[in-house]
Amino acid sequence: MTLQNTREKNYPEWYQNVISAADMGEVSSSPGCMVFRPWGYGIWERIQRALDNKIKETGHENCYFPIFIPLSYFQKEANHVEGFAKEMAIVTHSRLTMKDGKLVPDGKLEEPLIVRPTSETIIADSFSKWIKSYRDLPVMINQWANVVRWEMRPRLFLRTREFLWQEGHTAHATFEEAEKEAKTMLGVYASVAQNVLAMPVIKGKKPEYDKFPGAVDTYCIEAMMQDGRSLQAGTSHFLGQNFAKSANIRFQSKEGTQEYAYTTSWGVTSRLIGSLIMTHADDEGMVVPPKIAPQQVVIVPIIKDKSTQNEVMLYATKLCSALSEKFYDGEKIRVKVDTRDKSSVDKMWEWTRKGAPIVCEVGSRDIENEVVMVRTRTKINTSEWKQIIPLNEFINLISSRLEDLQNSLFNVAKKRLLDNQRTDIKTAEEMKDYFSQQNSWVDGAKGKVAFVRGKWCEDPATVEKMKEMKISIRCIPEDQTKKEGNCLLTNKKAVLDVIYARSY
RNA sequence: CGGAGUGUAGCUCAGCCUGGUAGAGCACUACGUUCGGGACGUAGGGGCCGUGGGUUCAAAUCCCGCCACUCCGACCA
Repeated sequence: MTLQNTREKNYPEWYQNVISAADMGEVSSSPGCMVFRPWGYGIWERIQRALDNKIKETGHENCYFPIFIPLSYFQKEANHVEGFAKEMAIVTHSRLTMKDGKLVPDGKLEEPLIVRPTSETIIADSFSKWIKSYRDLPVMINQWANVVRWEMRPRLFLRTREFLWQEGHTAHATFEEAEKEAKTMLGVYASVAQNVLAMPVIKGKKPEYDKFPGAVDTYCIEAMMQDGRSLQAGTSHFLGQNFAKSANIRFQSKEGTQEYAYTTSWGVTSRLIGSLIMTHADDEGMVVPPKIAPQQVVIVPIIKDKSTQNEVMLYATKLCSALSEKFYDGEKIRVKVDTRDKSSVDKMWEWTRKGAPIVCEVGSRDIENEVVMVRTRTKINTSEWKQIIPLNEFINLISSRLEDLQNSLFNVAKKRLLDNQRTDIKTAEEMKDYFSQQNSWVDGAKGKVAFVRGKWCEDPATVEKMKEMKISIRCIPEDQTKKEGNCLLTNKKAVLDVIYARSY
């Protein structure tokens, strides 16, 4: 049986159904916020670990800055103020007092504090103290933190008032070095997305009008969701000297002159969990790629009658410890026996909805034959879904089985991206026609509305046209053809290739 | 912050028009039979009907205020 809503029937509700059916998260009673339940947070922890390793391998160190940023800091960088002037949480008082039987804010602060929406300003302030000489450069740090943006219309994992992220901040002596850093980190994001999350992405740059406030260049990775919409999965900014000038990050060069540093910042958020759902989940529930599954293998004992219970539990435990000695992706396999006092059928479907990659069932039948019944999450609707496999063979091949799963998830998503990326649309008229269609799910029949790769003339007036069509330029992809064609919005001659799509 | 809608059990909702002691399904608890593609029987627990006021002998139900949430816009990792 499938979820209440399928992707075809009602895509947005299907998304909610997956989250609750998989016990990943829920809407909190605190307005606009969400609860990460253990299965959802466990996935986040796995993403964190994979990314954190890469961040350290590329020469960065973790540290931590305050959650409160004085209001005046935001006014230092003019463009930054412009872009971030609106939705924020602002602390204006320092205590509560009792008044007419009610608690009311009291102790008004002289200067309001902003709950960080991002930390460029406060980190730049520290950088200005740390950096005096060219010998102090580069500074390369990262922090794992929560941030707050006062969103009006929350969606679980995709847009909530508080979310989790990592933000890297670096300062360099030269333009070239800083620009290279921004690109390197975009590469790290692309690699984690593709190799760990099994989510293919398009690497590129944001158009001028959509850059991070205060940035010289904003790079991004964009992924295609199963409804054909695009989701920004990571972003990396080359900030030039903008923040260095506003925060006075200066150093003395080898030649003895005073120079402003060049800075970068880059981040990915817990939104990645939303993108995972919309990349891999199906009508039965969540599908978690093995590399980030909190449990990669779950063993469900089948107890038909109490007299065999001990025997079956022993067999299950033995299988569990044999599997947990095996390695996948450089770590011991995460496996457990589900010993809860519930019916085994319920357990099996619960783990299916959660998207555990492999669920094994063991009962007295299997003990006699030295076998195990293996169910592979991604093959749920095929005859290969359940297989009876000799115990030793299963144990010995568990790593390659997980690897196959990881790869097949990537391949399916990659095919979706390629199948639904149109390159044959050549005129503004065709473009308008194409995006006037609606669809909820792009798998299956071709010709559904998703991505269009085509020309853009860079005229600022095109922004309005895109708004009318409810699309945007997702990115200017790295691989440019450099051939001339017609802008898909104005029909004017243009060289730049861009990705047009609806977005989250 | 604009436009629309909804508030009744943990969840999904019925009851409201036409006022008269609070309902269903799922979930939960106990016992039994079950358990390998989403079990069944029996018994049970659980609600200040969003909130404040008004009308009335009597309000989930009628009237007024407020609050919250959801959806559509603006904003957005």
